[in-house]
This record gives sequence, C-alpha cells and structure tokens, in this order.
Amino acid sequence: MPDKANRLGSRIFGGRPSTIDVYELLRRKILEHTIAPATKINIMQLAKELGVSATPVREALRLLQGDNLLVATSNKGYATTETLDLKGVRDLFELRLLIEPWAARIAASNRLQNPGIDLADEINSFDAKADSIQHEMFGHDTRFHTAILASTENETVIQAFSQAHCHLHLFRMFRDDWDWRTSIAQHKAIADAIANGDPAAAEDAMREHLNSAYSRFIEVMPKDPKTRPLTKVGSSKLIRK
Amino acid sequence: MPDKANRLGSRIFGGRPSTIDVYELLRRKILEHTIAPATKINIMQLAKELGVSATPVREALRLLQGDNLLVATSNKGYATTETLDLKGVRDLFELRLLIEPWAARIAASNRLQNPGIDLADEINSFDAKADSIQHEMFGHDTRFHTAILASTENETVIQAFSQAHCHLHLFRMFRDDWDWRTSIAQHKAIADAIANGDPAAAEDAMREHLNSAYSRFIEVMPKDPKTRPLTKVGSSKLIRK
DNA sequence: CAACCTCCAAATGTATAGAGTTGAAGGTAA
DNA sequence: TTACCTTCAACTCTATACATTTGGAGGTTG
Repeated sequence: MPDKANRLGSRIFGGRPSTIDVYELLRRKILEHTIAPATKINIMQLAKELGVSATPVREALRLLQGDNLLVATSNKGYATTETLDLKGVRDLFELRLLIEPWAARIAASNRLQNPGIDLADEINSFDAKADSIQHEMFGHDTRFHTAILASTENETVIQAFSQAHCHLHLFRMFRDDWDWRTSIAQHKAIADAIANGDPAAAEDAMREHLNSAYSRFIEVMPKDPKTRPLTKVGSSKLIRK
Repeated sequence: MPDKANRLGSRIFGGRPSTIDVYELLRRKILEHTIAPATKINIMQLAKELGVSATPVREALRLLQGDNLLVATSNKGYATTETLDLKGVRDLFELRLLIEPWAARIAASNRLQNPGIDLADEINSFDAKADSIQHEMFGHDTRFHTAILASTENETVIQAFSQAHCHLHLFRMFRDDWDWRTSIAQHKAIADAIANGDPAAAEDAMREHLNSAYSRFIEVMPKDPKTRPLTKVGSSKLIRK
C-alpha cells in the first residue's frame, strides 16, 4: 500500500533510497519464484504498485540485470531469464562439480569451526516435518549447500558461484517433481563425512550427490520447454523466445 | 565530443539508447585502468563530459555496480572498487586453480577444435615485439587465458569466472613490476601440451603456472595498500576507506 | 585550543514530462 | 486468402526540475 508520504523526494521505508527497496523486493520475488521465468516487466505498472516513480524502478532493474536475474532488450524492456535448456543444466552441474566437492573438502578439513553440527541440525529440522512440501525442500537444499560453501571463507568463490543462481534455475525447472528423499540421504552422508573430519570422503560424497542429482534432473527434464505452462503473474505479461 | 544532436530524446551513437554507450565506455575505462581504483565518480560532471543527462549515466552506474566494478553507498555516490588485499589475491588464485586447470584439460581433449594453434599464434605475435610494455603483456595474458576457458564452451563457468575480473584486479595491483618473461615461458608449455592433445600435461602446466604466478605476486605485493600513490583521473575525486 | 553548533554549497535521489520506438490492429491491393 | 502498408496506443528512454542528504567552512563556547 503506497504511503501517503509518497510525494516528491519521499522514501518507501525509513530514510533509505527507494531504489534499494525495489531491488530487494524484486530480487526476492524472482528468487522465490513469485515471478515466473520469461516474464516481461512493465515499468510504469510496477512503479504504481509500489507507490514510487519510474526512476528508482528502472535503477533497480539495471541492478538485477547486472545480477543476471533479468535480461534487457533495447526499447523493448526487461524480462526474467528463461529456464535452462539441457546444455544449461549440464553447464551448471559442471560448475558445481568444480567448486562444491572442493568446498566439502575444505569444510571437513576445518577442525576449529567445523560446520558438521550445523549441517546435521539443518537436516534434522527438515527431516522432522515429513509432510514438507517441495518449496521447503529447496529452501533446505539452498541452506545446506550454501553453508558448506561459506565454510571455505573464500568470498571470491562464493560470489562467483552464487551469481550462477544454481538453486534458482533448478527450482524453476523442477519444483514439482523432485525426489527429495534421495537428496536428504545423500546430504546426511556429506554432513557425516564433514563432521568426522574426513576430507576425502566429504569430497567424494559431494561429487556423488551432484552426479546423482544431475542424472535425476535430466531424466525428468521437460522435452520441449516451449510447451511448459507459464503462469501469468500480477500485471506482467509473458514472453516467449 | 558531444554531438550537436544532443537534445531531448537524442542518442549518442546510432539509434541506440545512450545508457549502453555510457556503460561500455565506463566499463572499458575501468578495465583498462584509465580510471584508478577507489575513485569516486561525479554523476553530473560525467554526464556533461559525455553530453548526456544524468539519467542514462545513473543507469549505467547501476549496471557496473551489478558487475562488481563499482560500489555504491547511499547518498554518497559511486566509486570504483578497492585493490585487493592479501586475502583477496589468495581467494582469486584459489578460484583460478579450481577452474583453469580443468579448462586446460578440456582444451587439450578437444581434438576437433583444438585451440593450440591459436594459442601459439598469440604467444608468437607477442613474443615478436620484445620491447613490449607491461600494458601489452596483460592484454596477452588476458587473451591467452580467456581463449583456453572459451574452449570449454561452458557459458556458465565462463560467466562466473569472468565476473571475478581476475585480470582487472591483478593488473591494477601489479602493472609496473611483473616478470612477464617467466609467464610467457609457462604459457608456451601450456600451449604445447594442449596442441599435443595431452590433457594431464596441460592441466599440470596450468596449475604450475598459477602457483608460480601466485608466489611471485605475493612477493612483490605492497605491504600497506593505503600508502600506495593514487592518481587523480579526469573530473573524479579519490576516496579512501 | 578543542569540542560543538550553525549554515550552506555540492552532490545524490526521485518525480515528472516529453521524445522516440515498438508491435499490433485494421485497411488495401494483388 | 495472403502480403503489404498505414495508423495508433502502449511503452521505453532521456531530459529536467526539485527535494533531500552530506560534509565541511566558519564561528561560538567551554
């Protein structure tokens, strides 16, 4: 609901420039899948919804473009990125296989701040709610893999990896049919190896987990993405390549 | 030089929106080290220099912020990123060691479009001009490593890696004192292994090259970055953390 | 002399208007 | 029908005006 303070020079929240608020709101909506892939964004309508002018919205969209969450076309506007094709999924898992087994090794080598306990907590708290919906599964998966990566304390790798938006892309494609029980079992194996301080076992377990996930992904992958139903979200229209 | 066509709704070049032109110009200036690290950017002065209004400049700056080439602070403006500290250099080479030996292996395994010849050409054309200045060395180094990475044809890895801006950061720190002869010799070894179709040798050569470069970097690294002289560029002021 | 307050120029952030482009509906001709 | 042209509404992109914030100069007070 637009604040009545929305006049010249106003701010949405606190004294902060509203570009930041618009950016964070849209980023969350895209990552949370509230805005579907290949959705065109109407600047003026979005600005009216948020109670701000077009300027901060446009700047927020440019930021999201830099984050690889939007694509821009001259004089045509902005749209969320497409879902990945088969090669895109392959490329993504190739990147994961380069980084995540290494990260698991580091995590297992870290004896002072070993993340094993936190990882076990994450698994158990998720496992408890056996009726979990798919949405929660991806939240767990994101937290689990992010925690391992974070334990490397390598900001450069963390950033490079996170900007690939692994979970975003996979979640957008496979939200409805994903065998989370298999993943949970593999997560437990990884967490155990890390907690035991066994770098080689942790690295292997992670590599097996990724290979397994990749195999299962390409198995259930839609044959022709164009026939996939697209949901119309809010005031946005849909685009097709 | 501002075109006389610069009035309402005009474009700098062709019919293209000027945001793109401003973005590409600034990006090149930052990557080419024309704009020094930790340089504050004045929006209005920059807009006047380029003959456009503030709006496209601001959008270009947001894009560069998304590329991690600028940092923005609320109500304080934009500035180019700082040079890396010791941990930053270490993190960067850790990322390179994860990706580039793998890329060299792929390149050597590629028998149909083996990049070995192109790499040899790149080395020879650079080696010919023995009086090369440092600036050309970094151009060569960038082209050499980029070519190997490109031969993997993995867009995801290429993008994740390029957004770390390896060469930008290293160039900004070590432009004046860098032993390029050692690097050239190692490049030759890598190119030979790739041309010979020897994946294991290519991977090892790349790993040795990176380890060697890292050792040499931290040896000549400035002890206290704050005492490093900063050049004042154009209309921009300098900032300090 | 140091700490603090007041004031103001410079720069940032936002709103708004107008210029330019796109894409589609509707009409015309072969 | 099909292909092509015209027209127009919707939207993007840029310029400009104005509100807000920041940081420092200069004076005041203890």
